[in-house]
Amino acid sequence: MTKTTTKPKAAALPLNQILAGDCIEVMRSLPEASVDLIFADPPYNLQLKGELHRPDNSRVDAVDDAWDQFSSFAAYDRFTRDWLDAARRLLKPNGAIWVIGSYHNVFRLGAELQNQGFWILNDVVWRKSNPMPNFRGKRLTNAHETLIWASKSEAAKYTFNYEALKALNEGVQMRSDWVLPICTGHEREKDAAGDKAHPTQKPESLLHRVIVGTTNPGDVVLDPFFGTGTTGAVAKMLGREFIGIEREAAYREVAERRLARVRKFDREALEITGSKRAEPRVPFGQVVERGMLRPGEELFSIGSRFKAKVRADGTLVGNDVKGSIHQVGAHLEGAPSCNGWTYWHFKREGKMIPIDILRQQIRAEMEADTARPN
Amino acid sequence: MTKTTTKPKAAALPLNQILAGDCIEVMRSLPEASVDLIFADPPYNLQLKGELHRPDNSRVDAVDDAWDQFSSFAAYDRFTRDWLDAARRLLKPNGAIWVIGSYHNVFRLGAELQNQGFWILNDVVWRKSNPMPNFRGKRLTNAHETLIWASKSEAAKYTFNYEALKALNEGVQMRSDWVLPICTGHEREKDAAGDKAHPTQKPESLLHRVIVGTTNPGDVVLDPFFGTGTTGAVAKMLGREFIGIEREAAYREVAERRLARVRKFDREALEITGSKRAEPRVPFGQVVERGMLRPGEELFSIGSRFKAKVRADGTLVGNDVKGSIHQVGAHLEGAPSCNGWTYWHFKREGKMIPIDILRQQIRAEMEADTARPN
DNA sequence: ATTGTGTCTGAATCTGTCT
DNA sequence: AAGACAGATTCAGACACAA
Repeated sequence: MTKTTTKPKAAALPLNQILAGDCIEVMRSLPEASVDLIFADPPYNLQLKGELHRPDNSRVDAVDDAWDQFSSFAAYDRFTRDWLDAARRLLKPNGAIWVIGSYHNVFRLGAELQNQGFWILNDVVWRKSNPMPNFRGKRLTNAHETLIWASKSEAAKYTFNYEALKALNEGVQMRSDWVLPICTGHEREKDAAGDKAHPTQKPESLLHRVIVGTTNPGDVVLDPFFGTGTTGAVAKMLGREFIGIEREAAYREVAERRLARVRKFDREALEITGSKRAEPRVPFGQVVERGMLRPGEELFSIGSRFKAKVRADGTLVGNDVKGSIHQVGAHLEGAPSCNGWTYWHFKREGKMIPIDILRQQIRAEMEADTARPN
Repeated sequence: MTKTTTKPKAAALPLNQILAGDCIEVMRSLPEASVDLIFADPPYNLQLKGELHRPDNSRVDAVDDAWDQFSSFAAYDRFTRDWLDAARRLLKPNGAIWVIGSYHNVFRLGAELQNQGFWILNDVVWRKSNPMPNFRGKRLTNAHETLIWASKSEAAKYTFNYEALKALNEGVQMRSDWVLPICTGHEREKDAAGDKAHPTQKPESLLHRVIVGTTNPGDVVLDPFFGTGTTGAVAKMLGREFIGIEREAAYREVAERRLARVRKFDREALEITGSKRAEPRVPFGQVVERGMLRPGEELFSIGSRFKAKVRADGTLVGNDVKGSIHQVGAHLEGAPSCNGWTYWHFKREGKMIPIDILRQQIRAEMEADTARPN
């Protein structure tokens, strides 16, 4: 039983660290299915092992030029395939990935995501409120970048904090276009000479929205192209664990300094608006058992178009239909489904009150019970 | 020298017609290097599973047409490769192409464009002001679609009417994100039963911006997925030649009827500005783009002493003067300046209405947009 | 005539849990 | 693995009609 295996030994998960080296090799050394979210801002097209560099200024003819383009795209596609494959291995079955790119590379990224079986959930447009103009007036101002959000598979139960994002958006659901300023001013990390430390540092507001919206506190967030560590900084603030991978020592140093400065927000600040789905399920039968409604009592639909009688087992009967509060409501309305809790009302002192009030009372009691240390 | 060739005989270019048949076959029968611009809205390959209901239990009328069904990514890629290849052959060396898609297909479109040697100039985001919400709260509201603008080759001298688009945008460079409403109301073509004639009809404002910005009057614009003929209708209004290809007889009939109604704008209205513009807040061009005023329509000064005509790029022409609503007003009055918004009026049912009314409408919409920090 | 209210609809990969 | 069933879930705009 102590037979050695050929499988490379998986290291323990190195949380809240910046790992040095090529991200593909490093990711292959980490334990599989251990990460909740990956955020990746890969290089656009250049700086890849020299293969992608164009001959400097040499005007090649059209045929050679097309061939050169093809070889460049092929090399970039190979690189994309390899790092995405290594990233995929690290994701938990219900994990998800965000990638960001511009028109130079994002179509190759998106196609390869689909080829590997990732399931695209949204493409998101980061609309820059202050983009660089097109100086020569030969094209449109390139005022946005594209993010792709994808789960590991079509069947994955990905994390999506719908209510939190809705709250961030003043009560209407968050759209796929996000207007955010680019990273400038004191948020922009500087090197020793006072110049920008990294050419493409992303704004923390962008990562904030990604991490609040698609992870839970305590989740592990990995960034294979860590740069100056925006992903790690925001993850730390928000009470998530991070893993960074970065090849360049200079960037790692900047990121280390930055992360040392970051403080986690208060626990209260990290609480977000939860979804109703997360609340404990209350069987309608409990309402009857507790005497909040008596068997034989009449319930009324919205608008009082229909009536039904409560039975002792927590089912309803009305118009020859018997079944759950949901089933009877759906049948009477001729609808595919119905939320009986909001559909049915009872009468007290001449007023119609939705039965959901009773469920809320029960839930409040349940909470009071569990809050008390026993 | 009269040897017969195996090459299929190239027909003459059939201008301002809707050609019936499969777009790949039809395109292969047309003479090569004969088209200035291609606008293509190919099937998106949506992969919808069951039915979807709104929270009020009404059913969403989804795109489930046979023409949108593909068995696999490989099949879709093959289709994309073939029609893009046929389209590429038709383009003049300095021609360009626009394609539009959603996250389901646009990454494959973009990658194949690059593979074939097209040179991407911009990706453009159409931000819908009124998208369908996400009814189940499981994802972000899918509030945009993506267009890709590419020239036939890196070396191509593509058409870009920088100043016209700048004028449409009230004097600042046109950006890569365009906020436009979806096609509804009277603009939406209906079938005999009064239902939408086509599930994915695009708004004319979108084509207006594409055609004004990247073609010249007299250019040939081809649409291989013609549908209800939005591309042809806008091309005709703007004094461009069009070629439509459509497989479905029902769509062709709708498009024929529609095109018969369309009138070309005046020649003056089609001239675009070649000079710099001024700055206020709501671009008058938006009034034109959105169809609130039509190019060629006459505006009247206070007291009706002067008249001027609206042009397609949101400038005016009157008494040999061309320029913004403010500039033309100032010139006619011999005044140092003029608020064109209150100076100019349009006629509706015999009444004179200041164009500022239209600005207020747009502002109301913009406020609805920006009131929410999304 | 104007304003307010209710209805309808739009390129959508739209549920979770227990048996 | 498939089926049963609870029950959660919507924004903007056009239009018809009422007050």
